[in-house]
Amino acid sequence: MNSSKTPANAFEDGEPEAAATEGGRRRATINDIARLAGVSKKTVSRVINQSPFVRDETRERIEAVIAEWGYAPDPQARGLAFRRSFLIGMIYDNPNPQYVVNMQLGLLDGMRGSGFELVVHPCDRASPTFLADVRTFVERQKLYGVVLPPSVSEDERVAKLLREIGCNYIRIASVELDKPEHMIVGHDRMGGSQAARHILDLGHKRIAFISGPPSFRSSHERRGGFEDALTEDGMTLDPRYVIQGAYTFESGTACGDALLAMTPRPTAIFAGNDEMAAGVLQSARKAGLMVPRDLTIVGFDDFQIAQAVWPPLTTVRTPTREIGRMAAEKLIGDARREARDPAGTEPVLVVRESSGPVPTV
Amino acid sequence: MNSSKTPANAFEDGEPEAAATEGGRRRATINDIARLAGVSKKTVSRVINQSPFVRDETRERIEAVIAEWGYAPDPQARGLAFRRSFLIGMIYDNPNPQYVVNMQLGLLDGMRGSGFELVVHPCDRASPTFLADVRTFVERQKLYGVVLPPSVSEDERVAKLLREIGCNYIRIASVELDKPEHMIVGHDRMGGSQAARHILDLGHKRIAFISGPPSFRSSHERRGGFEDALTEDGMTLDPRYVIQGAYTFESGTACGDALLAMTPRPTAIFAGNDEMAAGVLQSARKAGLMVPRDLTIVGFDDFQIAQAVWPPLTTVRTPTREIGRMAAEKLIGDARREARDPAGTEPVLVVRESSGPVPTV
DNA sequence: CTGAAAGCGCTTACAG
DNA sequence: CTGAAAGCGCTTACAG
Repeated sequence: MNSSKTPANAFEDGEPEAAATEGGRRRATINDIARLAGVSKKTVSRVINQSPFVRDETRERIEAVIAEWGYAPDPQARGLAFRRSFLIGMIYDNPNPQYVVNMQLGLLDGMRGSGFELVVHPCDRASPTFLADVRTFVERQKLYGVVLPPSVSEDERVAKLLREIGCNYIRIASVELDKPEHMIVGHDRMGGSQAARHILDLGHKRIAFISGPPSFRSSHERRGGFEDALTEDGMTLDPRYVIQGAYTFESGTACGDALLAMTPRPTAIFAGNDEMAAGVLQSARKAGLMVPRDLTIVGFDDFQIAQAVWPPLTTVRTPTREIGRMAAEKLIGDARREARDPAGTEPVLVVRESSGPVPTV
Repeated sequence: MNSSKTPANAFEDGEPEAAATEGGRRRATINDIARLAGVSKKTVSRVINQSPFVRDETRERIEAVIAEWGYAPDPQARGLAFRRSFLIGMIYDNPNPQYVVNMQLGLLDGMRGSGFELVVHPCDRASPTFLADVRTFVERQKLYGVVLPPSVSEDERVAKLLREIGCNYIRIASVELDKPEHMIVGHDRMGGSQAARHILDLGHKRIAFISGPPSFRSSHERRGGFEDALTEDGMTLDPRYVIQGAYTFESGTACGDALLAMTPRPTAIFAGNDEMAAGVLQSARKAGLMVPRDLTIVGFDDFQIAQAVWPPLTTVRTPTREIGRMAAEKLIGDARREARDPAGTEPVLVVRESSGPVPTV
């Protein structure tokens, strides 16, 4: 029902309509620039759109007038003519506020100075109107493109829909789900290996893994990377020590309780994200265990919670903001910037106080 | 430099231009509806804008056609004619991700079904181009209105600018800074009193207060409310026990260290927000104090961190999302909805495990 | 109560 | 290399 409504009456009970001219002279339009430069508006348009078919001298003259007047084309008018707006949508269902904010900041980084703006669109993939809502959002706003973080990025129905309605999109995921031009691939697998390497170097043998929900690809990748490193050392993950969480604090506590009740209990636990690792910390406390003396805990993400708990968590930092920046740059096709920071998206292990040598007992 | 750039070349290296028609028939326009209903487009426009000057029969006929075709007016075209877009801007500098996300969700709640969309705009008030950036953002996008959470809401320069360029705005703050139609006022003062009441009921006498930064009005209001309650009991806040933090975890630790080094040391500490309260928890641990046995700690906000630390924090929950919803509704003038939930914005004390009776020592 | 004309600020064909 | 005409999908005067 919400998709058919429109902002009615929005302008009926009018404020004083001084808006347009108040605070100085009217903003210049393409017509003003054309007149001032002594050319047609079409030629100004060519300059705006960087057409090569303008004589250098003409271009310079126009650019001078544009600069002098601080002219900037109206994105609304331009969009109407282009049949496409200058808005980028972020469609997401990730429940972690820090992830969401970091991603938004990254997208904004990549859009800075481009004239595009970011429209946010949280959603619920389980809603019966989910796909229709996405379609309405994209079509109504004539979005220039959308960025899809996990787990929306992993929904093939969304990608298919976007292709059908001809909307540009970038999927952020831990595996190559689509053609390269539609993907930014994170290094969850590598991060998992880094966590395992750290735990192995500490000498641990009884190592447990708490996975995220199976519906997130990152759950599998983080585990995969973790197992890769074990394999390198000729070890394998004991299935009894593998347990499924849900990327939430509460699930971390529950999984921690289960793991710590086992005999022999693991000496190290790698949780698929910091929230769950913080939950395990609670379990350890309840079980009367000292961390890291009796138990090593390693998280993933390095969100704020990792530093707020006690002891602060050893974890793997993921460059969410950087990934967002790359996604935006890829979407708006700023090749110049895409070139820089080629390797800025690799995770890095952050060693704090929740990990230590294997208990000598 | 970023304010003069425009999305150039955006459409030059063209994707196959099938977008507009693919996936079914072309979207209906006002002309289609007019033709189908046998009226002029102006009359359709009247229906869209809920003008009273349409005969009922005509209106019904048009509405039927609109419904049949799932027609929705193009916000871009409408905006161009209106000289104003259907975009709401959120301009903010609050560093707390949970606050930002909750506020965004609240604004979206209030906008749902209205046809408006939310454009996010984090900013830095200390930047030399801050005001120019805000102006460019608002004017370029012809924003319908903006919502300003603290501390941007407390910047008179911003309000003045917005007034000058004729942009609607809502300021969210803990005191009435502006005309009522521009304000949503939170109840930080009441929340402060609730925290104090709880601490007093527990029997504490040596009570400390860690304030937020003085540049935030909420710092003063939370303290004011706190003192109000003390006064009710014939007590006053000992100036030695008042210390200034910065709303950050680190500042909480620093202030906690200072407070716990005093003799006699306070038996209860009220921190201006949860981050700082979590920091105090760290100090207490370092000082070898048990919470709440040796020390009561109360926070403010009830963000996730309050539950992730040990022991979980007693705190005052602020209805950020609700406040956001009200701000959006006020901005787009949805009186029907403004009416509901009149008292939904009051803070509520959440008692957890970080507060207890005064030590019997 | 209803409509024909002009316009919002741009761009797309189409000419030259 | 440059421009006059028409159009994007709406609304605002202005008539009737």
